[in-house]
Amino acid sequence: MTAARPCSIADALSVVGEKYSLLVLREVFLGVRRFDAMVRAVGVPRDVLAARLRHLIEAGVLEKVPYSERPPRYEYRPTEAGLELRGVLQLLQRWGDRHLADRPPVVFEHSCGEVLDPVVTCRSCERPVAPDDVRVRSAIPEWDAAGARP
Amino acid sequence: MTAARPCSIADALSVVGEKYSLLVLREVFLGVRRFDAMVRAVGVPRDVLAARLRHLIEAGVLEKVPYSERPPRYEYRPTEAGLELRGVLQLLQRWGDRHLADRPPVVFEHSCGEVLDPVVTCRSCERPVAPDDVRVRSAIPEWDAAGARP
DNA sequence: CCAGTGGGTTGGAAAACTGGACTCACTGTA
DNA sequence: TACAGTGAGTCCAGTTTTCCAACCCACTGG
Repeated sequence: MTAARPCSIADALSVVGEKYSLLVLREVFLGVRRFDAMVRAVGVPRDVLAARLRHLIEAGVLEKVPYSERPPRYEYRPTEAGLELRGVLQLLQRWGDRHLADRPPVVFEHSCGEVLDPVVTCRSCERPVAPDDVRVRSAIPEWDAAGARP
Repeated sequence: MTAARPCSIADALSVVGEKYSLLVLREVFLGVRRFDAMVRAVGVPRDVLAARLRHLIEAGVLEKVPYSERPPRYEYRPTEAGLELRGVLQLLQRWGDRHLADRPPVVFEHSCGEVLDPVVTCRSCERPVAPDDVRVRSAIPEWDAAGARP
């Protein structure tokens, strides 16, 4: 990779962008927190899962909590930072449901009692953010849209 | 992959979960829509970019639009479906800014005039969706949280 | 004692990624 | 006319990752 645009999206993806990482997180949010159960639910090779869990723990997204001393057994729980990724999964799911699925989606219910239909809104004005409702304010000058490199 | 949980998140990731795909989308949203500019901004190998663009077009996320006849030149634009992925990137960026970045983030401005701080809300009640504000309503029975497989 | 479970590690083949060189079709400059 | 440059790729050899099955260890329950 030769000097790409510096960007927190890229940084975030270096944590959760590897294959299976977000699916592991999905399982954690669904309550599946043990190694073997994850292997089955995600369909991930065991060695890859072990690597992903290590990486996610190291990045502070999950934590490994013992639930049995003898034999030593652990479960994987989301940290505060991990929980904040839930919105990403909710949006991905909505997108998949709308544009790809040909199958009854898994439906989530919000605490308000209705089926959850997640929308991104602006914290300030509390209105939905439409796709073209945003402008770049403080970009790094050399990395403007022209794609020119310093 | 041996029979994983059926899920639109996984489906969505099979479209945008490959390495670089979301970064290509980031560029498209920033207005970088041509091959060479993407190579520079994303830092992706040229053949990989070519493959990703093909895949994203095929999946209906981008479209290839000619902007010059002679010589033939194309640019890549988001479709309606593609635009709907913008929220995912906004949340990933927010997450990266909060948890990883040690660098001044690229700031976006919402059309309301304030700096964009994206929050996921429930379309019905219009209130923010907290990490544990949701319950599964209609899961596929065999794929409950226990992770047992049929 | 024996099968089963949870949580891994190991090894080799297959697939994906990497960086660079190369092509082709033009354009703009001298 | 020649020549450098650009845009959009393709091709290739070498390196990493992934994949998958098999194996290991510690323990439990019958």
